[in-house]
Amino acid sequence: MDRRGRASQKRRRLTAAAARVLHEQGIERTTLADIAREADVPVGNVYYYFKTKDELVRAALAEHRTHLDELTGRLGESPDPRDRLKGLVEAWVAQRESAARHGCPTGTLAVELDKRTDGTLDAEAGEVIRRLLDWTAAQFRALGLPDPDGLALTLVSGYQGMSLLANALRDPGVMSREGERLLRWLDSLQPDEDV
Amino acid sequence: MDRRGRASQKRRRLTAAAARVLHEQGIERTTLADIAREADVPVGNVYYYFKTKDELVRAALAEHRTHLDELTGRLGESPDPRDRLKGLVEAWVAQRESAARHGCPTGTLAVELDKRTDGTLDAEAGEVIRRLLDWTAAQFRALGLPDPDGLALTLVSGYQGMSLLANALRDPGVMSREGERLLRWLDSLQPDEDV
Amino acid sequence: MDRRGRASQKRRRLTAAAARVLHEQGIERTTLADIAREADVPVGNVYYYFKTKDELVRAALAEHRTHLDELTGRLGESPDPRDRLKGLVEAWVAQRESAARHGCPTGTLAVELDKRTDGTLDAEAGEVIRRLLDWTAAQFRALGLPDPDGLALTLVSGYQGMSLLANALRDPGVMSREGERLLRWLDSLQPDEDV
Amino acid sequence: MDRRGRASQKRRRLTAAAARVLHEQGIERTTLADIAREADVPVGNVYYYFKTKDELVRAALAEHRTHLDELTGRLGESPDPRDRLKGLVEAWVAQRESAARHGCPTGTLAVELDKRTDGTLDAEAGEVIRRLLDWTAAQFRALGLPDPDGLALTLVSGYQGMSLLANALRDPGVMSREGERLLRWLDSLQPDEDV
DNA sequence: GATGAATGAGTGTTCATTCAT
DNA sequence: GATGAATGAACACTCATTCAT
Repeated sequence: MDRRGRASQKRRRLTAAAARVLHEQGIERTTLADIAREADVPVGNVYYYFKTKDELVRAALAEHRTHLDELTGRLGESPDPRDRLKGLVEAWVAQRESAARHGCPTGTLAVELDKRTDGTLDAEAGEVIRRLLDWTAAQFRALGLPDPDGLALTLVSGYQGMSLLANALRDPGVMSREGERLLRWLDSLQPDEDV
Repeated sequence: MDRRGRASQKRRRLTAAAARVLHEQGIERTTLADIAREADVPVGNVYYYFKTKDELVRAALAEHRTHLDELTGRLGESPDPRDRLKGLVEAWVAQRESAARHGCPTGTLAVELDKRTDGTLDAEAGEVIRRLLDWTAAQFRALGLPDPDGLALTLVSGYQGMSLLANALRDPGVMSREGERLLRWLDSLQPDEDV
Repeated sequence: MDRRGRASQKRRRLTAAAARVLHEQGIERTTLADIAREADVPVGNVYYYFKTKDELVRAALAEHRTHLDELTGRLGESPDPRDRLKGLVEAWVAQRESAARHGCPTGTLAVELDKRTDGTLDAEAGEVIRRLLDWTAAQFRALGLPDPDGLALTLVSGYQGMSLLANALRDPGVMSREGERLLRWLDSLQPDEDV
Repeated sequence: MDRRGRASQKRRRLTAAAARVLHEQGIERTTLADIAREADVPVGNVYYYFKTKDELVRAALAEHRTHLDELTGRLGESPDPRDRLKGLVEAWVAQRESAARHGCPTGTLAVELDKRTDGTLDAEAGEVIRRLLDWTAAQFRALGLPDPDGLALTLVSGYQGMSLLANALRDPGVMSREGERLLRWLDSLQPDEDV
């Protein structure tokens, strides 16, 4: 592999390590050395790829956004929007162990970033969540349901709530139980009907 | 006021300041000096009342638990358990501005504490949440509804989810919209009926 | 000695050490550890007295300003303004060894600070020099000489020039030779005469 | 252009950039990347031409020495040594804006280098200044004036002093005023007369 | 020769915690 | 009990220099 390839590979390794470690340990408790070690990159070299720790956080968020896009991309192959939404919920439940241990990656990053007063970064996690809201609303709209934005809010709020509870109670079962409820709720929705 | 009184007053000031500042800035971004300043107590004196920063976090959590107990105490004056639950939701919505800016105090503390690997403290936020779950489940049980624990999980999960979204999107309207939905949901619940 | 006394003594030790070390090694080549060691103060403790390195530089400049004020104070005891100015020149020459090794403290700090683009600090060395100019001009004025400000500029410029040359050539003799010239020049000045 | 030519062109670009940037920002505040960027040369490539940062400083000093030689060369075309010296002063005054912003290139480099304890480089700025002194003394000698070395010292010291003051006070007017004085002084000098 | 990438020692700064009075 | 002061172990970040191709 040539220099270029190796370089961007390192960048990718760092991004992946950042996404993982920041999710597990949180932003403030993660040192650059942690990420560097995880990516098997010398500390001093990190700064060749990312000028500040914040840029690494940004990269981690972008990584999570990419994961989201990949997921919605796969779900989009299903012809029925309702199946897509149910697939989304099933994907959430499938990650219940991770959720119980570390919460939703984007949600917990959002919580930490919202504690900041500086600025630049503190809205970026919200962006990823909004992207999820938008995709979800589009499915509800395709189903011909009234107030698709409100329904999306309810679904994503349900996800964040169950992730946080599963995490706080350290109980992946929360994800299963609430996931089941959401699936039943999705099945119950009919056009021309209220939520 | 005697020395004892003055001393416990300082303790109370510190506890209140910790609850407030830790909610607003998060644990990791809050220094002991921040809390001491807010409580108008000299930094060096903090350690007379709290041996470590973690003890201050513990005290802040106890403060939030007390707030919760006061709230459920007030709600308990209502004879109808359904009214109590609706009163709970209304209390959440009433704090929508605070939620949009800083999230749910206990929920965000739980997120931060769960990033820890040390131990002692990381389950304590979960305790407060479990206390809320227990009280909520008791009301559902009093209503004669099936699976009161599951219903409690759904209600509290709904609260945590809408708080996190309101915070991440910086939009208190999320609290109003989802709060309305939860009220309607509470009204719709009938014994012998499924969720 | 009580706490207060010891504390301000440390502050004074740090200020004196900063003035000395910054003069000898320059700002950029001096680490906080250098100053701390010289003052016999633990590094971490420095920040109790000075929040940033720049504040230490500021303190060092204030120290040099104080030295200047003490010198002009002593010179002011002489009744004849011309004697005061000659005393100033003699004081400069008396420090020829230091000047040859490290230059004029204020002048060399000014040179370093002027390389900065940040701002706050970069004019403060100029202030000290202006203070010297003002005092010098006052003496020329008291002598009834025309253009006292211009004469002051010439005298102080002569000082800075001979200090820089003595330093660059590592030759204290430059101070003696040019000092002699300045003394003769001061003697030659008569009211109603041009320079 | 062949490889040799391209190579030395890069070397020249680097040297010129070093002279400029080191004058403007000082040695310690200038990174190799700064110089490389200014010269439009990749950072890694710098080391092909200059083994260390110190060698770049050396090259910058040599550049300034060349500038000096070019200036004295041009001035040498004038038949009258006094005119040569007056031309020198006029050249200084012509650069008053640069002097007010960044001081005399050689003088400020000398100040920075004299703060060093390592050695090799710290006398080289003095060499350039001595070269100026030598040329100046030669002109005074050609005029048949007594103590030409002393007169040279006075003239160059005047230059360094007024440059430093102009820089510290950020006032190019200092250069004009003191330049005028030096011109008058040069005009006043007569063989067999004292300074 | 040329160059993007790698490296690690060093620097200013923060902060929880302890100490002396 | 109270408190200003002390302490040292981090941490983010910089940069001259080297390396591999």
